[in-house]
Amino acid sequence: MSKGEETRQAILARAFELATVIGIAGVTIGRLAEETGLSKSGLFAHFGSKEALDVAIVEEASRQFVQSVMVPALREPRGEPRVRALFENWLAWGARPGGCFFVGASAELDDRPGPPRVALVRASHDWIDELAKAARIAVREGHFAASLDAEQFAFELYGIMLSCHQFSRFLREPDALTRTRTAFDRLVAAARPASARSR
Amino acid sequence: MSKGEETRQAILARAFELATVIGIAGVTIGRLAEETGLSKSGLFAHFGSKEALDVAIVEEASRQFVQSVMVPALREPRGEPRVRALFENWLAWGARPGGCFFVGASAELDDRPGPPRVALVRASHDWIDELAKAARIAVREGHFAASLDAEQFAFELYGIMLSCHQFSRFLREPDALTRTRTAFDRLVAAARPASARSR
DNA sequence: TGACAAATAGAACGATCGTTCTATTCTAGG
DNA sequence: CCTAGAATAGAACGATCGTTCTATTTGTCA
Repeated sequence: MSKGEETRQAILARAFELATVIGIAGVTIGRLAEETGLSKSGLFAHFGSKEALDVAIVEEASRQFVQSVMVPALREPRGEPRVRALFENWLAWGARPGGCFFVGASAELDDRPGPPRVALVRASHDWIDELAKAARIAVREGHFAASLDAEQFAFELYGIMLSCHQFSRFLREPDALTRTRTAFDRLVAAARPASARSR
Repeated sequence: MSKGEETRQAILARAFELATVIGIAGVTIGRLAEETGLSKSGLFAHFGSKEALDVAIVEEASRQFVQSVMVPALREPRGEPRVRALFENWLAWGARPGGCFFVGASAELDDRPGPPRVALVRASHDWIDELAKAARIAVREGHFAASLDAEQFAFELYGIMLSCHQFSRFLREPDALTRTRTAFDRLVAAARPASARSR
């Protein structure tokens, strides 16, 4: 990795952390330069525009998300265990300072068209598709009922995650995590075949 | 209402619309002055600081929310019909340009302490309490099971709303509304007494 | 090691931010 | 109708935004 790429990567690592906490718009060229010990223009040269920096931040976030949430889950057994791993890994991801990058960024970009939004939509879609896919596999494994609508399952699971984020980060509700796990267990239980619906 | 209050109210009405679409931070003194036909300083004098304006925007949003979502629902019969009315009124509220003010504002303020955040947390809490209260009444009316955890119900309902917002506004998923209603129906069905759990 | 390119710094730009000042216009009550 | 005070305008402030320019330093490779 050349010197330039190395610096760029270091910038993005810090930019992603910052964006998670104070939002993408809060990651200012000046502030980021200060935090990385570079000059404004020196940092700027790595990206060419604020918009390109925003896109790079989203891509860095996606990279880290895949690395720390998706990949480890794919090592779990197919079916319900993998669904549960995706869920648990997401909880851990959302427990970092600033919460889940994507939740914050979505709200920030949802009425701001342009390349950063496109990149973020793609990442969100990938995540939801992954959830639905995991549910479909669980159906195939016999863990979930054949009649399950996997997309609907992903929709509702996503809602539980959003509610978790809202209750813990914004409302600072102490039992947010308990409520979240309860909701998840209810969702999974309802997804199981009638014969296995114990709880 | 004096001239000053009249102007202030007109400013806030526009400020709230704007904040819903471009976020609270996007509602700049200059921009708001331009849109209302006032000078920057003339407008500024009504609030004294940007932070005070932010608080006023949140309060205006709360006022309108109560007026157009809560109040009409309280005219519906107690129990499940009222729960459904709260839900449907919220859907209509979230269908305005910019979506639901509170969803956007929460993400914006969740890591920015201060009076605006406090005002927003209070409003969100009121809303969630209202949902839980409606669920408790439904239990008392016999529409929902006596074993229902009303707070958990509110938590999950809130999640469905958040997911709806995300899928329709951000992901532009065409069938977001259908998924939302399906999720709601599932939630309500699970809340009913075992004897009435038809669907 | 020398040379060329890549990487970074520094200064300056116009624009816009929130805010403060003073001056002017308007409105309402005696 | 007159006047005191409320309401608004206008100009200016320092700060910071993204961006552009020209130097200067640094790394890389023949």
